[in-house]
Amino acid sequence: MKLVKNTADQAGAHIRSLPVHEQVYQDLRSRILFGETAPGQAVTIQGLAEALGAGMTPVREAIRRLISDGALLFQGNRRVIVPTLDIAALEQLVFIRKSIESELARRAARHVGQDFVDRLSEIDAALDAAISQGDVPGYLRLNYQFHMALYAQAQAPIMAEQADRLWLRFGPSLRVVCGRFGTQNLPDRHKDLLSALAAGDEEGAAIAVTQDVTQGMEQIAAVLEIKE
Amino acid sequence: MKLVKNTADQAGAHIRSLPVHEQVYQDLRSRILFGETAPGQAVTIQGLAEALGAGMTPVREAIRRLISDGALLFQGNRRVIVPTLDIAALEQLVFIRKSIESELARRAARHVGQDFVDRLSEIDAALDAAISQGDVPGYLRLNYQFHMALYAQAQAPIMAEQADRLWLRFGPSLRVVCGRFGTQNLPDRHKDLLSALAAGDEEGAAIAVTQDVTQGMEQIAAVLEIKE
DNA sequence: CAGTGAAAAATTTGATCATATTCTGCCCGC
DNA sequence: GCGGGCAGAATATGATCAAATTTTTCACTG
Repeated sequence: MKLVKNTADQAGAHIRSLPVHEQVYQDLRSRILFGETAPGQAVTIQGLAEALGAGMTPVREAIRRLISDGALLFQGNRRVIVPTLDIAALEQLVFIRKSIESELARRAARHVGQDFVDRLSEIDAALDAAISQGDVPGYLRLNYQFHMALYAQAQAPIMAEQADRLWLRFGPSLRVVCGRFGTQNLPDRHKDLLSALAAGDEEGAAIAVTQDVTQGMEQIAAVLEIKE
Repeated sequence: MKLVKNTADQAGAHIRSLPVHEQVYQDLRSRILFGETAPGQAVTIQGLAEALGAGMTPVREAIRRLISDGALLFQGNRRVIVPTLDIAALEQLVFIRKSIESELARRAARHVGQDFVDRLSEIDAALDAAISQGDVPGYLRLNYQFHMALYAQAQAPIMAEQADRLWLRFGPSLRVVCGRFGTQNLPDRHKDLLSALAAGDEEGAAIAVTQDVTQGMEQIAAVLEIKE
């Protein structure tokens, strides 16, 4: 007898069962985003299909999407790896992030409400807790969540998607940063940002985000310098 | 019947036999880029596989990449269409293009040589010829080629790729613009750009590109206003 | 005799397809 | 208008073929 496809099998929740290729994509995506993959690591279709218990076609699709996102790199021959960041790449990422994310902050400040500031503060509090507990995965996820929540508020989906995609490029290097510095020395400009938002200060928000981006990228740059 | 399999191209060997999924991707990409697809048009896997004489898997992969590029839109159900631009989307594209492409121009100006200015002038001359002959496809291709050549010169592959991707989003609207205005009223700032580049004037190049972008996008905006 | 290097076999992995299954939207009878 | 098929399209699998890498073999030189 055939098993019914395990759709929405989680405890009665009516969660729309996502297509396999989408699940694989999300899975890989978050692994890359939160530093669970090492730069330079090879990615094989059949290996992933085996590991995830999926067929080759959905895995292949997920990989193609990630390549298009810049999260994976298709080498001339037909090998796929997690790309290694170099200084030149990082410098470009810094420029683009500053341009887009500062504008997103500006626009978010234009649409803030008290409920939004509260929600963001909540995430930031959880983030601080994760830092003080040395919870690296928690820190990474919450930091990402903080920024994405901000960008969603900007009412500019194309710009937000663009910014989102950039995070995939430095994700794999974050593990290295945290391995090097730990969580204690991870300063951010979230407090500045929150007060600017609460005051509806567009430029203040833009400056806070720019500084936050600069700080984060400088830490990655520091690690890159060491390795070369 | 259909000859898809180029098993071993004996005689030639010049032609690099690209994978089918890559061919399909390039094909679809240029159709979208040069306005050969109408906004809102549906894209079906089986339809394309039939039309191109390819299997479903490569077509599927190409479509996923294009979706990730923002060139196609995956609607919640499993329909894929060519997205329709609205004013809000266009406004975001303008901002991002201005930020990134002006910086690319700045960096290109930093690396110019006489040979590069000559090559760009050549493309621009061909472009003018296409305009005066009313050759719309030629105009679109040469204009794209002009900008991509400039961005390649900037030695900033990530930023260039980012800019490249954005073109896919307004490509489908270009046909409408040309249908509306013809080729005669397609002014550009390429001459300004060329003199700035020849003089090594970074800011001049940045300004020229910014104005070029503004002009092009305003024409699209004008068409969008009419349709709404 | 040991070590080097290249050629060939073996293995791993990617690319493609044909086919089976599942889902969506639509149409028809009630 | 509404619910149950029905057609068609998307999703997913495994088989098969091709390409690239790795390993093995083996002849040749120092």
